[in-house]
Amino acid sequence: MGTGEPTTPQASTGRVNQKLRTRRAILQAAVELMRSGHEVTMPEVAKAALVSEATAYRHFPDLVSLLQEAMAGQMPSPAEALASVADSRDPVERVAVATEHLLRTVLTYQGATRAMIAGTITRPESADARPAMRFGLIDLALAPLDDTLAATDPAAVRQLKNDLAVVVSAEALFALTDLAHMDPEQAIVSVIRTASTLTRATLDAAAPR
Amino acid sequence: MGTGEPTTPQASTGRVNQKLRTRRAILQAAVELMRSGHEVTMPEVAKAALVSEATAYRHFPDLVSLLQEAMAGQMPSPAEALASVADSRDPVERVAVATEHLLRTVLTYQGATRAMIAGTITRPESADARPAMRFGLIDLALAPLDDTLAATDPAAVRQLKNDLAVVVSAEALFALTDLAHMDPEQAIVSVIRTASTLTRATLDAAAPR
DNA sequence: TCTATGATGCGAGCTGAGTCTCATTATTGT
DNA sequence: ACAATAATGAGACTCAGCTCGCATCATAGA
Repeated sequence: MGTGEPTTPQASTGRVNQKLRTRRAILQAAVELMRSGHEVTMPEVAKAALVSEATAYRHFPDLVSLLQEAMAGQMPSPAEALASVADSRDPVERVAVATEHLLRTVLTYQGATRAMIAGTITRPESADARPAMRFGLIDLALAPLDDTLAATDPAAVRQLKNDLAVVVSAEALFALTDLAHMDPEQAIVSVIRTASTLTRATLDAAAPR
Repeated sequence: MGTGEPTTPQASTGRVNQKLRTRRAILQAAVELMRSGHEVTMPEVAKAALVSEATAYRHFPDLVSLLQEAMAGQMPSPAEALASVADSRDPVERVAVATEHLLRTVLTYQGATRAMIAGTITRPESADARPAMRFGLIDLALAPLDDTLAATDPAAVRQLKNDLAVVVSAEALFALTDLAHMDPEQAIVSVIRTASTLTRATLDAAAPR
């Protein structure tokens, strides 16, 4: 760089296309491995993408980032996930749908999700590359509260979001399946109940019958 | 073996003392590393215990088992943990104390706890070597319900235990600190609230006012 | 005291996460 | 077409989790 802008209308520096192609190949390989149930490791992804491991690391700082981006690409937006309750203004119903959606996604990409948790739990710093899902869903599910409860008792809504951040999670699902030995379907039902209970409790506290 | 019982009153085979000594040395080294905040790895523990890494693995099948046993040895029993509310029959209060106790312990042994989670999350099979804490505390905290709610609505109590299994956990704490960027004290307060809300909601559902 | 055997130590090896360096390519502007 | 340079590939290296085999040493029991 330095002498002047490139003639091409494209992005600034150098070899953008090649870079993009490689990046996509890696992501796609990761996605395919994830969906096929395989456990996703850098060596495997690199091999599948016909790329050297070093190159994979050049595009993604670590496995977690790769997995995160790969999953993000597969996931519907919170809005799409909550499409079925787009018209509902009942937080309990919306939270239930959001929870089920999150948990089923986790179940589908269980291997990758476990790898992500394992990776981020030992390095809290790198955990920033991850939150999206949970919080996006929770916020949208609780959107109806914005001009109601949130106006009268913002602290209650904040606490509810914290409650749900704990419950609407892969960790919750795995706690029940791995530690309590529940089968996945039971576990999903249970977590949905928990999330509903919390949401309803908050509403009831605000408007006791 | 086979010709007859050994003359000594001690346990059956071979070199029991030496084995015990070594085992203890390893455990103690692990405990000290844990408490000093260091991250606990097999090489480190072995070095500190003046034992070869191979020997450490001879006594403990894997790092997780070692950590689990080391922590278990340091932890007060559920009864001791709930001593301050031994006389209370209020589930909400008892759950709150149990939750705080669990979370503070997790915070104290944060490094080891994170390592345990990372290790068990990728191998659900080996997760059995771990549950004790959470479930023991929850059961004891909810003991007052045994001859009340549990008699009239056992399903409600079962669900509550599932609710709490998700919330009264290291994972819950780390979700708030790592993902929601709360500081540990805030996070503890929040999780206690969540656990209280769930417990109270269950009680209220049983005896609506 | 002597010995059979169990407990250890040592070191090689394998896998995956990551990092680094250096030699090759491939791309792109001229 | 060609040169400048960015992107790759190859391979070495560190670290931790784990497994194995083999040599050694200590201990219990006769």
